[in-house]
Amino acid sequence: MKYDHRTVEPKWQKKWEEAGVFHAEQNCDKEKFFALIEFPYPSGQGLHVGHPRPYTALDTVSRKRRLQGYNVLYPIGWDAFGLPTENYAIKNHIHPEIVTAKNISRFKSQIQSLGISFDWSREINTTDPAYYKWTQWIFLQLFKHGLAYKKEMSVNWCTSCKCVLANEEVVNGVCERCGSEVVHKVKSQWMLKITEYADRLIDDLELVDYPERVKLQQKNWIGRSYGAEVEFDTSTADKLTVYTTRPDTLYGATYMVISPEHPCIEKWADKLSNLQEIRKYKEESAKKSDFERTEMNKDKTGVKLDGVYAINPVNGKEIPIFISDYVLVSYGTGAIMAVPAHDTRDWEFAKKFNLPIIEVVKGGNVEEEAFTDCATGIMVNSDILNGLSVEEAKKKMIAFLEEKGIGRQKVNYKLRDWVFSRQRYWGEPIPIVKCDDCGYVAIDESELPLKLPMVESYEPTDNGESPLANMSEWVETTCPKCGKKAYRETDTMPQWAGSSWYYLRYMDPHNDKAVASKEALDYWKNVDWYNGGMEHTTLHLLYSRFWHKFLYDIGVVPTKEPYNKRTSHGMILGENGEKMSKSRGNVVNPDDIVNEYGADTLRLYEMFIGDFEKSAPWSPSSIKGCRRFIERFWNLQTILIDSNEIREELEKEFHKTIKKVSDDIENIKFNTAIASLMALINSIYNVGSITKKELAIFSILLNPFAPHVTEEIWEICKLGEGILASQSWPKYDESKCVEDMVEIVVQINGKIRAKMNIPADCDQQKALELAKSDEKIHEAISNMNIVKEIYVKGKLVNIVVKP
RNA sequence: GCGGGUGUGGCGGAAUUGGCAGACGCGCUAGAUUUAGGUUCUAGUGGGGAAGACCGUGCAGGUUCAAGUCCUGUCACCCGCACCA
Repeated sequence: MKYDHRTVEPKWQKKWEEAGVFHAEQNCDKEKFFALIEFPYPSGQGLHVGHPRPYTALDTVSRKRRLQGYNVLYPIGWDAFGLPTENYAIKNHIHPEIVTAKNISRFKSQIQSLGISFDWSREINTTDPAYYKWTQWIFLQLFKHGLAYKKEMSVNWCTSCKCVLANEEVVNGVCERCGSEVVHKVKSQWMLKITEYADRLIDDLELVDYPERVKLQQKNWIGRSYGAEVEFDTSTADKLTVYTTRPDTLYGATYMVISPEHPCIEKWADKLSNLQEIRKYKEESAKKSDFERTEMNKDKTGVKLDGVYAINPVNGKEIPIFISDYVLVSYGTGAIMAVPAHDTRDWEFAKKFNLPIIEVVKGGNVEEEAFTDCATGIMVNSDILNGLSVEEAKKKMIAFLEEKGIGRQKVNYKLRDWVFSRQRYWGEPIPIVKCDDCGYVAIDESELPLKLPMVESYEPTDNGESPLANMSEWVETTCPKCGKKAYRETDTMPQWAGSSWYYLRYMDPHNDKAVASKEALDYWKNVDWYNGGMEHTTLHLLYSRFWHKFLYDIGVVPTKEPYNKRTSHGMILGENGEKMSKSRGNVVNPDDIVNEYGADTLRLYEMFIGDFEKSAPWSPSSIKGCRRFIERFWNLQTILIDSNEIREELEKEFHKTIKKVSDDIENIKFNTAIASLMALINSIYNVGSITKKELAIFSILLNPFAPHVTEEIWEICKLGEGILASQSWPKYDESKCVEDMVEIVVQINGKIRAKMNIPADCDQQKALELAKSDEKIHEAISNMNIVKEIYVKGKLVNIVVKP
């Protein structure tokens, strides 16, 4: 009676689908549970065994929650716009729409073979005009509220993709996707004002249950800092404004540095005696990529501006001004006051250019290195600040500057606005037209979706325009405002657009009047549990929090945050411990595993492989253990006895296992939940038989991990009315989870000398008495002085003795 | 450089608040069944040792009756950020 997964698994997948058992109810009195996985990008390669790990994890949670009576929404869809599809389309001269459809159908059949309880009736696809109508609609709302704007700016340009990249998409100076060189290019780009939400994106992290490392990474990425802006008079008519987090050190500012791109340089051109040298430096730093700049960050370079100087506002001293590429034009004001005694970078620069170093915070040796500690230092050489702590001095200096009208408190962020346009075909068209008279004008909402036109060629153009630019009959239109001839925006949206709100669409996926109905939004509210990769922390996760907050502000959604709880899975690595990839040749295809061992085995193994949040290498031999376990479960039917009770010898272990599995699933400890089920089955085989009642409970507990085999056992052993998926999760009795008798250890001076069985609630006196009656213990303590006696209930007795 | 994380058998990994280190699984050894292999079952399996006390959680100290867990120092690896003033 061998278990044949090849017939059992498809049988149940069909039954579930036909009965619609995993369809979320739309209006319902039950408590809701919305579980979400990051919807996949349907690539041409198909799935590898890494994909099912998060799907299975939340499937396990979802199946358990359904058995516990929740109305569960566990949906899936396709994040299908994007470059790989477009590149494939270009190479093979197939329309990306066709490529996408083909990839989706492959992904879908692969995922369906795993028996994940997705609600397929809510499947969405970001490239479907009925879907991207609402992506465009949200963009229009952003535009109407002044949060989408066009700006001429220096952008990251991928030389191979011929496309603009967001800062987040540039990794080590190269394109995150293709690895090619990224250079700066000045282009007019659509931008989204995510910076307007910087404070709330930090502060509202208080409201959500995310791993600490995710919160921290987002906070660091947004990079909020508190400081002051200070105006410095110069020998010219202009003032130089700097941003500093250390206004307390103003007396130690011995020079200033402005970035090579700072506008003052050209403005002061006629005053600069070494203009040639300065311009040469400017050119050189412009040529450097970001990567080169940071590569050389050890060695400071710069040029003094001869002919101009600045004046330190607190002591009236004349100080020199330099340009150097260690000052970034894009942060703060593009200019700094340099305090070499208390800033490492300024210190290095001052040493190299022989500039004075004035100690204003006592506590270090500023001749040896910059003293940057804010917590312990005391102010010196600072006139009005002398004797104060750094924190006191900061406050006093800001008050002083504000009083004099030459400075003010200021908060700064590392976060930049989001570069939103791409010069590509396979993305949502931006629903804006440009009119010579009216400027950028939103198209009327009734014209949404603005569909992508069919084009002959999707090749990006060398001049940096989108392929859509060549489609004159599509581009040429009339201005919605004045009716004159106007031109459509030819850039498209980035891949992050469709995924910034997709979870909302699942609540009401077929609605053509709104993102989702008000009733659906009020019922489902937001995602209860969202699992996804750490790599999306500062991209997708941050972007979608931003959109959600905007939608909240304009009254579309009723919650401040999109995701209540976030967890992150570790990667499944190749057998060799390296990341799975085609080029490394270590990819394992789930189809092969499903075919050989079955979906239940694959699911079980992926959950058993180790700590869910850590990566783990794939092991072809370990997976056999999971198949063995499935078979041991299957063979329980051969020792089944017709009784409807839990027998005493197994009762405690059953209750403990129910508790363990229930808790572990909620705490993403799937591996130990499975281990406890394995331990229980070992006990059952030791007893030699199993009752119907026991098998029913075991089947339900195992069902979230191995749904097919448990349904089959439920049916053939006639364990209850209806299918297993419609049963109830078992409850445990806390009082039955504790043993009456426990084995405790007896230690002498912390070393184990004996073990004994005593009642669990035994008191100290009795326990010590029992311990001392042990022959070995008695011997060990005779002729010794007892110094101390320790008894830990249920654990141990320790007797400390001295000769 | 800064921030976060991880180091436990041959391997993947367990270990509530400090309280029997190594659960569970893989692998391995022996035996049984099968009289080819595989499957299945039973027993064993951190190290050393005949046995014992003994030694063992990256390394070195410390606190404690008791440390994988707490403290100090140190090394290695992984991830993120990277001149953010």
